[in-house]
Amino acid sequence: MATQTAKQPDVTRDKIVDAAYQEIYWQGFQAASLSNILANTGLTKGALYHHFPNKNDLGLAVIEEVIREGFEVRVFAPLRETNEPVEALHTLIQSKAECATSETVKLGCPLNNLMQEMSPLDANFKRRLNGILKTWQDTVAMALTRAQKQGRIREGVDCRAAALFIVSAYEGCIGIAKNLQSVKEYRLCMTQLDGYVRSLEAGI
Amino acid sequence: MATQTAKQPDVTRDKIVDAAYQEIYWQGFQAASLSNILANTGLTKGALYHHFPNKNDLGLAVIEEVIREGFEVRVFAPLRETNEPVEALHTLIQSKAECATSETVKLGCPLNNLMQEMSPLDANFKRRLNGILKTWQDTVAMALTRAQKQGRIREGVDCRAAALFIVSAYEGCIGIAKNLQSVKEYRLCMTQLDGYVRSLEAGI
DNA sequence: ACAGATACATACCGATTGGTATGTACTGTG
DNA sequence: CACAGTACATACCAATCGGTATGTATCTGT
Repeated sequence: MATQTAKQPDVTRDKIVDAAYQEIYWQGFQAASLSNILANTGLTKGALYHHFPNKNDLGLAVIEEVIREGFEVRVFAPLRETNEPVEALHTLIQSKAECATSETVKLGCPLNNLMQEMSPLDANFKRRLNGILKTWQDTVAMALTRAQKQGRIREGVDCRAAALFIVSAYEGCIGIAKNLQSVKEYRLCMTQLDGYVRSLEAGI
Repeated sequence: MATQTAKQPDVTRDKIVDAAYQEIYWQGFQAASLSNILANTGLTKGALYHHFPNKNDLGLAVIEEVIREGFEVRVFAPLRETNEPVEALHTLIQSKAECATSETVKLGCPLNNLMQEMSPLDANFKRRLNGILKTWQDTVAMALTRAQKQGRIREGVDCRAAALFIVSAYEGCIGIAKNLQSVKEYRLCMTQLDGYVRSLEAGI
């Protein structure tokens, strides 16, 4: 029987990872306090250092199990599985703009936050974050290429370069909106990005 | 006469601000160590806390006296003073791409770095950084508006929205390049931004 | 030349950090 | 049911942080 005090190590581990994600999202990785994370879980350092050798590895686990997983479900899969890639791209941009809350705009993109903070400082962080970014860029590039073969994207468009710019501009939009802390400006900026994608399309 | 040990308080202050800028540029504000800053100047805490009441005010001085000043000279002034705003915009984007070094790409944009880190955490930082960002956006918007009156930018273009997107995309480009740590990808991305600006122009 | 203010240097402080050593309760297995 | 390994809790550590109190040159106005 599973009592309140029954030990469920994987559940405990997930609780730590989730709490760490929140703390890192709000404070950044370096400023993230292990004490705060543990306080929010009701656990102690014994639990933390049983599941993770150090703070860095906890951060890497957050990247793989929360951030990468989130992108996989909400961004990569929709773009890969559709057979109307142009519409999927527009839908993704527009839904991101519409679903934006004050918290989204205040805290920005968890991936971009960690990249900006940690990529120059730690090679392991850089490698993992780079992997997600590359996957993102590749996914958008392949969506554009498929659309190009359908005749929906103009012949002259360099799909990889366009994908790089779309990802960059997206992160730029949310980054600027994070400073302005304005949902309105964020949506205005994303509308411009949507317009850029439309400018790549053929025969309008 | 000015001996080696002559006291030049404004020189000392500038040395502290410059060293603080470097430390903050490399480590971020929160991770920036006052001990490191002082070690790089040869001064001690007595000097620091004589010129600044606390670490926050030192950071604000860096923003005003180094970052804002840098933007003023290298970005705002050229855009304001020219009477060929479209060319000035292209020149600015292209020169940024060409002049990029491995350090530029590794550490990114000092303004964006501080915005991403500090805007959600501290209202004073947010206000100052916001001021620079607004000035930037306004300057680009006015350049576009002037070009529009010259007939160089299409009638339908919303110059303020386009300016917001240009600034956002620029920060996005350098932010992504910072993660990729690749001058090549940075230039490719900036070329796309240059193409976006060209897409706003009339009668091609 | 003297006095007060300015410009620093030195030494120290409490708080917080990531990390460790040790102790204990629970759990799956033979 | 006993035993061993797992899953934590508790208590503690050195290092570093931003900040302060105090002491001492140097400069400046008179």
